[in-house]
Amino acid sequence: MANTTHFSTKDRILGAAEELFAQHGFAGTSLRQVTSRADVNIAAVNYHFGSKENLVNEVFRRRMDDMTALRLSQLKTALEQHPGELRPVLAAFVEPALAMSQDRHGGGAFVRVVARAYAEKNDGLRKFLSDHYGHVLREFGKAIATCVPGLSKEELYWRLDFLAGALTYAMADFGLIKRPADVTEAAHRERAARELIRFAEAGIRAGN
Amino acid sequence: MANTTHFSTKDRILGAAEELFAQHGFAGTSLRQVTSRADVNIAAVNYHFGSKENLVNEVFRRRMDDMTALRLSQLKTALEQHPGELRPVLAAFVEPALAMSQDRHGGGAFVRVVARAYAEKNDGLRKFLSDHYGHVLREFGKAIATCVPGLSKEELYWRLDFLAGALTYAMADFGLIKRPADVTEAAHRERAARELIRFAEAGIRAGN
DNA sequence: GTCTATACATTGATAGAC
DNA sequence: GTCTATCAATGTATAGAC
Repeated sequence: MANTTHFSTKDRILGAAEELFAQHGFAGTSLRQVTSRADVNIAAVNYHFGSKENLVNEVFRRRMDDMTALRLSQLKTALEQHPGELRPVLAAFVEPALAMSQDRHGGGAFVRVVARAYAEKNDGLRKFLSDHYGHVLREFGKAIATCVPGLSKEELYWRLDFLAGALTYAMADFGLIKRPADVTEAAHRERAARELIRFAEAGIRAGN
Repeated sequence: MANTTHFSTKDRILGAAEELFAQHGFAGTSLRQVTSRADVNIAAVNYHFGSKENLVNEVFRRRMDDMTALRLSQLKTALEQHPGELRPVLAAFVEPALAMSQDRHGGGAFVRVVARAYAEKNDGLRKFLSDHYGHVLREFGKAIATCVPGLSKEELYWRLDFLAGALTYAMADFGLIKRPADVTEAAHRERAARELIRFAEAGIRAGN
């Protein structure tokens, strides 16, 4: 079954929007580009989503819920099976972002869309994200705090922020590291996750 | 001398563009917004800069050259006065970004513009940055390598990437850390720099 | 050399036929 | 639920007055 057919108009719009948002940003993507790629009429987007801003939010919700669920369940497992260990907690934060980016119909674009979301901090999107997914960060904050008792609450949040920034950049390929031609995209991202977890573990534990 | 007068049309456009780009991104900022804020005619931007894309590049060049010079000179000092020490090298990378964000006519917006630049990776801007400022990263890479001999070239570049990502986020206030009302913007950024340097030092030294 | 007026394309969104 | 036609607003770029 090819992936170009048997998708509803709504899903085709979401998919096309996701890819274009990842590539050109939100403001930089026109609804006409979206509907053209999705092979639907220009009016369909307003019929199904009401407005461009709402389409942006829906593009998020569709995958963000999955990623959040993945993170929280992996965190739960980590806390149960490796209590007091920092690395599994960090892995629970980083690896789901990696998983999202693997193959399954277009999730790869999504991690880049997330990075956009951070950058386009103006409109209601950031509030939308903070309102709906802020609790995830707090969960991880608590988990990390128990693994690294000496850390003040302030320091903890700074470091979580650094981790989130580094993760976003690495996953979005915003950085300077260019994937060598002989390394697959999947292997490259896997490497990124591994390196980042080590880097962040040391950073979060940093004393002095 | 107020800062609204005695500036050329060209400089007023650059200043207005910088602030608006920081706030709304490149695609999200219209030339009409720019010229309106700069209090010049809509056509002036095309007269002075030729196109919007070129205006974007010029907004960069104006401050990026300063920041690059600052970084390289501070790096030189660090290598001379504290040879073999990692932290002064990292400070030379991080602190100039902080310095740019202090007061002096609107540089604060610039660090946010830099973050935008990373995110808007599509057009010629990334190539422009890589072509003109890529050597800075290589300089720092070399300096770090001498401080942390065990590091492979690949690991080094991954970690530099993480540092750049975290720096960009922290300086652009993209993260979750919200500045408390009783802390000045300057103090907040200073704290960010200090925390990041410690975090990155540990991360870059990470073994295992 | 500098700016004003304006042309022209494209945007997001809506109305109404089918 | 989907389309065509079209709107007002806003985008970029140019021609020509000063």
